[in-house]
Amino acid sequence: MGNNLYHADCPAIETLALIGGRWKVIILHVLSKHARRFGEINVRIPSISRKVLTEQLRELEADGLINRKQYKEHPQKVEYALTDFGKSLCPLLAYISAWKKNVEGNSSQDIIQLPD
Amino acid sequence: MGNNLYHADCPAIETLALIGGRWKVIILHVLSKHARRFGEINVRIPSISRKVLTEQLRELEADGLINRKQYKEHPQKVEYALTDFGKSLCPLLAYISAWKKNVEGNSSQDIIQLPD
DNA sequence: AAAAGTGGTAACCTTAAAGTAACTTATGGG
DNA sequence: CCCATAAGTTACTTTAAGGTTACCACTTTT
Repeated sequence: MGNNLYHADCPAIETLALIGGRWKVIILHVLSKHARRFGEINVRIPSISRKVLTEQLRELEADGLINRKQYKEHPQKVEYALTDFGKSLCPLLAYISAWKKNVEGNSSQDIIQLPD
Repeated sequence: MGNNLYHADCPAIETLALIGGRWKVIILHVLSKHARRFGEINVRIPSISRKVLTEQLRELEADGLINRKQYKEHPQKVEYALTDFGKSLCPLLAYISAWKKNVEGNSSQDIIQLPD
């Protein structure tokens, strides 16, 4: 189980390891607009459980895509925001979306236009 | 379990469903150079079992990314090739790779250059 | 003092993907 | 007629991701 040599140096696969999680793209999408509190994220993605949301956030944090700020306040307040590294993913996600939309619109195999 | 409303219309996630499989990016990468026989693919990706390779190829075929041509020959010969639809993914994969490489090279958050 | 809001954690369960190993089918060559 | 080769398939097990439910810690409001 340790000999995925092919995996080790394939940048595309390393990238997918960062964003391939079941909910990560959605979470990144939510955070791309504003920094958000835990509960705000959860409201926007109701079908994710708090446990899994926590896990995904921890992984995104460990991978340096988001950071977590804890405020000492009345009821607890924790805010998640994209790091610069995380922001650098946004055009990539846009590109991935754009490909799918292109494919749906045209019959196939057309040239993909990058969104701006 | 059926109410992933958020999933349903997120193009990025739909795209990841096509290429997010454990081995799909690697397989597409192998096929991007030549059409390849089953055994040739397996030699290039030794750590994938024949069972899983078959499954992944069937899924890629069902999604219209590759096609399978069976030749009536001496020992069996089956060849897999990218469809035009599959080829339209190549720039996307290149972009994904390029992002990772950019990130490794520079300290972070730089503008990503599309490969040509 | 009790309740309520926020952001969790712990213990446990389910399921889907992946892996292993042995068997199968079709074909041509010797 | 038997064997080798290519391309699988079948049956079974393992693993990892995700899900459910219940509980905890801290603070403020009533």
